[in-house]
Amino acid sequence: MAREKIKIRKIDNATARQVTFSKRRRGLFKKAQELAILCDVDVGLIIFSPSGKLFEYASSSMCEILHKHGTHAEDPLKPSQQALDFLTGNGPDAGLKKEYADKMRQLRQMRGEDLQGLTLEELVHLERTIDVGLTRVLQTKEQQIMEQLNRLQQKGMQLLEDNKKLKEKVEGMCMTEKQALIDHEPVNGSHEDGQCSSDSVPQHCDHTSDTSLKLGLP
Amino acid sequence: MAREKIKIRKIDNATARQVTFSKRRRGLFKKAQELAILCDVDVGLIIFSPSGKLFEYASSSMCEILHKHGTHAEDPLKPSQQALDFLTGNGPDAGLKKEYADKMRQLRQMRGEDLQGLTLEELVHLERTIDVGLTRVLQTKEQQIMEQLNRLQQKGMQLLEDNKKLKEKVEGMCMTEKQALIDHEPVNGSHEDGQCSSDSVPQHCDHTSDTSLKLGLP
DNA sequence: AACTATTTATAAGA
DNA sequence: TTCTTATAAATAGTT
Repeated sequence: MAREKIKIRKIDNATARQVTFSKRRRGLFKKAQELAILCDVDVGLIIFSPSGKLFEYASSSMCEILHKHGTHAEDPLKPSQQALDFLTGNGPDAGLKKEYADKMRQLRQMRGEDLQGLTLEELVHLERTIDVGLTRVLQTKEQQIMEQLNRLQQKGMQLLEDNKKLKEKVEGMCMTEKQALIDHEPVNGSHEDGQCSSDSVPQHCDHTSDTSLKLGLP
Repeated sequence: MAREKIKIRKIDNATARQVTFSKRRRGLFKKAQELAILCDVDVGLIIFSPSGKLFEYASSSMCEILHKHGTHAEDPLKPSQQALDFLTGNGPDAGLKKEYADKMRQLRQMRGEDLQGLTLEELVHLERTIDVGLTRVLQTKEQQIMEQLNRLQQKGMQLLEDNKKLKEKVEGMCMTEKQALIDHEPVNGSHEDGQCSSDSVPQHCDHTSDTSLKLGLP
């Protein structure tokens, strides 16, 4: 928004990206604060840099805002303006509208909303349906966790093997060097134990391995 | 920042404040998204209007950001950046279909179907959503049960009272009958204790009450 | 970090 | 709410 217009996509140059981050972060914080003051609203802003550093602004206290957010009924079900137009519009297909509305109601009810009109029987049925769904989700989650664990275990085995080979390689190099020293200085004497100790295990030497040990847990 | 410079303090006029809130909120969201994309950072923005309405933006998922904030010493996970790319608009018709299909998928997934394509992260989020829904259903069910219990209790009280009145009435009738007998047979004698004992409580005599004792339990 | 040519955001009005 | 427009603010590239 200055000398030249830029496209909104990740800035390639790391330095430029860092500079822009610093500048825009300040701007964003300022805007957030202005909004909070001008309009008398509660604003919370959280930014995590790729390095994991946290920047945050809160008009009141972040704790309070997060709590309010936690207790607030999350509404990702809010239909788009388009869907609202569709529902309120006078399209010829009333059946589709009804079906859509019905599905929306089911979805909301599974999320625990719009329950007041239900009978006890309907609530019990809904509970069973949700329970079944939750069980399946838990099973699938557990399955995925097991898969990730297995993958990690295999990666770990691979790393161990790599380590072993590297260790042998280094040992071999030590032997060669030792031999070279012996060849170069063929005088027999107390030349035991060179700079290379076979007991020192080289660790974290393999930077070519792109093994990811991250478990995608929240 | 336009026609006139304004001081950053609460806007007195409620209408103007609402308008400014709407405008600046959009601006702030846009800036937040730009920062997230340009600098490849995770951004979460939460706004509570005075009426308690929630507005939020998250470059990845609010759940993830809040969790990272809560455990602010974690390894930065790979952020699924393309989650909220609402700037890349679709065709109007295609968008609606996409939304509908998306809602259907959500519904199926809450019922434990179509889970195979989900990441572990998505599964965890789904689990939380379902869990919240289940909790609410259980709360509502319990509330209804309590209401039914209360109603039954009141009906029971009513019945007890009815019973008492009936008992008194019957007693009165007994007295009247007794008196009638005395009147009819004015001879003084051992006519203590007639067929009517005040100790026998008439139970289940009121068939006019439509009290339903059924509890809609499975 | 400071500078400045531009772009962007937006206050007020319609 | 949306559009317009004059003006304030933000900021990309440069120093």
